[in-house]
This record gives sequence, C-alpha cells and structure tokens, in this order.
Amino acid sequence: MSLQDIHIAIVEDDNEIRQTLNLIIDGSTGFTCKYAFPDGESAMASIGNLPVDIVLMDIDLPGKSGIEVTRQLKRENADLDIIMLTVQSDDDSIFESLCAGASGYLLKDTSPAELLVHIREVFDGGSPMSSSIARRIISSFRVIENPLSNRETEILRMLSKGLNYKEIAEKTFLSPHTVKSHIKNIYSKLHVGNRAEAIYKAIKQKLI
Amino acid sequence: MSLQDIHIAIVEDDNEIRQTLNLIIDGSTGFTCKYAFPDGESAMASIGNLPVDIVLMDIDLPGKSGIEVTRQLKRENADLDIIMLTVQSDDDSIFESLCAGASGYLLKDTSPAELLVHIREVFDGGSPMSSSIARRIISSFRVIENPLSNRETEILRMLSKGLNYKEIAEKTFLSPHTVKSHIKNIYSKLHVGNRAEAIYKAIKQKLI
DNA sequence: TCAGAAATACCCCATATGGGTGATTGACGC
DNA sequence: GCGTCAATCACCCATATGGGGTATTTCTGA
Repeated sequence: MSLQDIHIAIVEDDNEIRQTLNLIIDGSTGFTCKYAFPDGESAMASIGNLPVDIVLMDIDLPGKSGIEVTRQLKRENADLDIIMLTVQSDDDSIFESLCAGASGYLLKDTSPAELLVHIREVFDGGSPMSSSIARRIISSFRVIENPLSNRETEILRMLSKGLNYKEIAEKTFLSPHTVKSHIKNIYSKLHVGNRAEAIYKAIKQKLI
Repeated sequence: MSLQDIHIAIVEDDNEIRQTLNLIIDGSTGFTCKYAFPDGESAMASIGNLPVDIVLMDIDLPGKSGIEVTRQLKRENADLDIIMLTVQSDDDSIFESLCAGASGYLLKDTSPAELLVHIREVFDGGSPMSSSIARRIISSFRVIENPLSNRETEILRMLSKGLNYKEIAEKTFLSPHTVKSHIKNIYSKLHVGNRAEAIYKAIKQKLI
C-alpha cells in the first residue's frame, strides 16, 4: 500500500465474497482495502472516521439495506463515493440507489480486472455504467433531502401565496407565535434570512 | 348568416386568395365572414372593435408580418383565436407563431372542407395540427408577456437572493427610496403585496 | 411632437418581520 | 428510559416593509 493508493472499504454480508474482494483489491497495485464490514450498521459506525475514498456496497444486506446505508453515509459525507454491488439489476434498486447518492452501479459478476477499472473511474470522477455522461444523469436524479417537516412545508406554501403571520395562523388554527416559530425554523433549515429568499430556494430545490 | 355562426375575419394580402376564402367561408352553413383585410395595419385598427371569433392570418403580409399582428391582437384580446395560414411550414415561423399566441397553424393548400373543419376545431377549443394535444403544447410555449422593466427585473432578482432595500441600493448605486419605488411598481405589475408572493409569481411566470 | 412609461428620489406612518431566548408536550428511536 | 426533534406558545425589541402620497428627468413609441 502507498499514500496515493485509492482507499476502499467493503460492505458485504457474504463472507466469501467479502474476503475475495478484499484480497483482489488489496493485492492490486494502486488499491488498498483495509476495511471490510459484514453489515450496514458496523459500516455506518466506522466509515465516517476512516480514510476511505470509495465504498463498495452490497445492496442486499441483512438489516439495513445497502441503499439505506448509502443514503446515511452520503448524508454524513457527500464527497464519499459509493459503488453499489448487486447480483442482478432491477429497475427499482438502480433508481433508488441513484437517488440515495450512489456513484456507480456494478453487477457482482464483474471481473476483478473490470472492477478495478471501474473503481478508478469513480475515483477519477466518472460513473461506471456509462462514465462521464452517467454522472450527469445521476446528478439530475439526486434528490435533495427535504429537510422540512410537513407543517413547515404547509406554512412555506402559504408564505408563497403572500400570507402573513396572522393569516397563516387563522388558516392553520395556530397561534401567530407558533407560525413565527415554524418560519424561523424554515429559515434556519434553508439557510436563509427572509421570505423572499426562502421562497426562491424552496422552489429551486423543488420543496414547494 | 345567423347569430350562432362562427364569425371569422381574414387577414391576407393576395386579393384572389382573400376573396376566395371569403366566399368559401361565408357561403358555408354555420360560418360568417364579413371582414377581410389586405394588411396587418388595417386589421389591427378594426378587429378589436368587431364581433370576431376567429382570425385567419396570413404569415407573409406586406409591412407588419402576420406574426407581429398576431402578437398585437393577442395583447389586445387574449381570448381571440388566430389561425396562421402559410404556404410552407418552416420551423422558425411555427415557433414564433406559437409564441405570439396563435391557436392553429394551417398550410394554404388545405382544402376548403378541411379548413372549415379546422376552424370549428379551434372554435371548440382545439388546435388544428394535432387538436387537443397541440393546444397543451402551445400553452406551454406561450410566452407570458414580461411586464417588468429591466431595472425592475434586476431588482427582483436581488430580492430573490434575500437582499433588503439598503443592500440593493448599494449594489445598484441607487437611493433606497428609488429601490422601494421600483419594488412598489413590481408589486403593482405582478398584482402582489409582498416579497414572498412576488418571488413565487415571478418564478412561476419565468420572469426570473 | 407629445403622451406615457421608466427611472429617479423623497416624505409620513402603521405594522410586519426577524433575531434572541425560553418552555412544554408528545412521539420516536436506541 | 433518555435524548432528540417536531410542534406548540410566549415575550422583547430593533428594524424592515408596505401603503399612501408627490415630483423631476429622461426616453421612447405612436
């Protein structure tokens, strides 16, 4: 291993596959694989603190699915690249994985040589499946996590119609104080300081 | 002619075509054609005050083009339906016509029988070219006339970024009083009463 | 050339807004 | 069972906002 190696972590419940992948990757020049987890929970507990560039993630994990784990890891570190590994490609898994933030999507029958090529592609900013083009598609698919609660979204919509504290309070049967509290929370979550900017950001992020 | 007839006006510079169309339409049951203009200027001067349901508009008029006349007539009366007539369909004309507000687009070699059918289609809320579907396409193409001046648009964009009077004034080298004046005018033009609603409407109408 | 729009600037004033802080309740997860 | 978070309500206060006017100077289109 060397400093400029690509550092990889594996999340895979099947012992044989996990160990095989580990040996293949760690034994290849330019690649280091020191971390391998048999389930999502242990992976989530550790990966955030480890010097890892890319995660190979099995989709069918016991407990939390690889997609859920991916979503969580991306929440913690949006820069981490995650490659999904699966036995067969059904549309739902692909779509959900991309929405969760996966950077690549590979079948498990991918040959070791190809796997290494694809890992490097991801490391270089590409996305195996169709490389640079796919990356763009993925970005457009990427769902911006809606940080707002239902109440907040409801109030935000009313703001966009031009209602003020009192009017919103009447419509929602809340105290104007509460409405104000919600709006302050909206501002905080959207990182804005007034209504105009809140509406703008909300629309741009498809929140309303 | 009868009261429930569809009332049609023709704008067409070629005397022969104009008179032929006039005779065909006026001679058909359910259609009345009492007004025919040889140019856009005379049409624009009169049609606003006439009981006209549908206008057949030649694209290649001397002076103001049929597209320009269409734009103007729709400005005066958004409910008026205008069918473009042309000798050949080039993409630019179609696109511009639709943006100007045309409800239909027909080639001049359309048979008299078909022409009457298409006029009725438009009268019934359809759009000859592909009927009901095309109407939707057209609506999405329809450019909402931007009522804002450049200065107002500039200021509206700054509002959407969350700037206040003073900040906008500094960026534009204007007095905060002037900024406020502009914003009041924006509200008036967009028929809103505050920033949130202004931003919402502006985005929905593609003004910013 | 002449009316109307756009851009500029100012005044007064009531009220809405946003920031800070704090508190309670209930639900959900670990 | 403890912490977290959504949801609820409350108070203080400085300032921003919006509505009502008025006015001058371009600029532009008919």
